[in-house]
Amino acid sequence: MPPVVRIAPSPTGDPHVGTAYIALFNYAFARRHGGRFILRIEDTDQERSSRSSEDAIFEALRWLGLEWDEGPDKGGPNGPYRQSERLDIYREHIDRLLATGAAYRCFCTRERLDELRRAQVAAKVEHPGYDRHCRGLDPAVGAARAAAGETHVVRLAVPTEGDIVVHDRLRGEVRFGVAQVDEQVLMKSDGFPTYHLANVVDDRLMGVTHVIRGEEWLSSTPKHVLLYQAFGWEPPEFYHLGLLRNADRSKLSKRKNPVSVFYYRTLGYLPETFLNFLATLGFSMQDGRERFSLDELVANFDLSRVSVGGPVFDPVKLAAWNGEDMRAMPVDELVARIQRDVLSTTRLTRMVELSRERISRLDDFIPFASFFFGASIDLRPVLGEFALKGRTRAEVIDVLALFLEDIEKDRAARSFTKESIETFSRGFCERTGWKTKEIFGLLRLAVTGRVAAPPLFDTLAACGKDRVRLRLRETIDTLRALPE
RNA sequence: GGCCCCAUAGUCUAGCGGUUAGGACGCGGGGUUCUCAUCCCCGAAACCCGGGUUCGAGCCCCGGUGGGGUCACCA
Repeated sequence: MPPVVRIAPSPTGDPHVGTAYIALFNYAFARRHGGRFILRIEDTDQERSSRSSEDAIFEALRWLGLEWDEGPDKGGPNGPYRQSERLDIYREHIDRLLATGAAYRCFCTRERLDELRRAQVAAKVEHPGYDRHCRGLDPAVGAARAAAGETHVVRLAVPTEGDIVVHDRLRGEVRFGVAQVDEQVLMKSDGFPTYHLANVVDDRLMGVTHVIRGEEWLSSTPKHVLLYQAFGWEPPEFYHLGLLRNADRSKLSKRKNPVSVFYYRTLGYLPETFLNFLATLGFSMQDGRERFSLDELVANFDLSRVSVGGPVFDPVKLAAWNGEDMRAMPVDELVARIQRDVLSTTRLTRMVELSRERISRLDDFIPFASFFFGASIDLRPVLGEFALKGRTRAEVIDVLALFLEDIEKDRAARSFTKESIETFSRGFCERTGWKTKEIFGLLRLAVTGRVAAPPLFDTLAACGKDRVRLRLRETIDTLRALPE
């Protein structure tokens, strides 16, 4: 029977390199064995999910050439592929669990749970978690209270003794004592399922045979195993891959590395090289060759040759390979790629509009517009400009760091249009009490490396979110590294 | 901190009881070149520690150490 695999990202923020990494292995496995690769959107967090970041996931995966067989945008026999559109299905399954006692209603208030957690943390209990307060509740009473409209959640009833064994095909038997498995919420008070429930139900209903995902999920897999048991289902095969790491070996994070797939596209990495690089982080070819195409990967893919240690994502090696591949390309094709990705008419038009008033010869355009391109810029000529009257260097560093952090959280600013950046930036100045002149000046310096440039917000938008973010981060690092 | 996972050069990896421990990025040196880059050649650089098992352990077992993940009405 051909395998069925899936990638199940949640549409929050930018499309993550880690998602691409996991998608790649799922894709390769499905293609290698003539199976199906499903894209399912896990948007059960109403707070954080957005349609724009869902679109970004599609775009990122397609840029890499990891096309799926079934998904929200193209349908398929197992739809809908958006969890927010499958609420009835989860409701039905929750009822089944409720009926058999595998789950129970919980009416505890947020306050009680907060208090409970606080007490547990203070007492340093071994296994903090829900105290099963509502577990003893008569199901009939629970049902009546729910019917009367009382807010509640539904929790998983975990056995009180024994071990839960997870069979991981990459790691062997992994055993969890029942005491470490929390009585997780399966259905939230807003009627949405949590990841655990939705994930198990969907994988089953969609016929998923192999769950290939990140190691971060390993410790919640016993809950999933319990759910499969409760439904009387055979669990799929589990493969937990090591997580991509920063240079300091912590989990890859945007504080320390560009993690948006779009960053790599913006800066002109070749998608095929990027994919090749990701593949070698967790997989090695039988014959030892490490430069290969997606098709070659598919032809040789073997899950048993996937490594489980969390690899450090080394941008230097990626860049070296990218250069190699650019040199190996026929020059016509290189030119075509540059015209398409770097100097498209759309982008060129925008940059020319922003530059024309400031240049007097056609040929001036290229040197003038240099800050629209590339990654780092040379800050040395303007380093002195970062010294603001009445502000210490530490204050300048902190305010830039705060700006970077806050703009990330701002929902509207995520679109990174001229307007949204301006609105955010003005609000930022009001909140922090910094003058717009100060903040706008710092941003201009950090991103363009100049004291004079086209209108700031147009410029930031034209440079793009990922480039701006990178330059702000590098400015902060540069200022920090400066001698007293 | 509890639980779980992981452990070959700085980094990514090969190895699957007997190898001069292989490759790649990076680094050093040399050659080609007006410069730089490319390209080619050469080199330095690793089996975390301690116990076992075995005629023999990077490979198997146990312990330690180190790193990571996870402990939400987020995924």
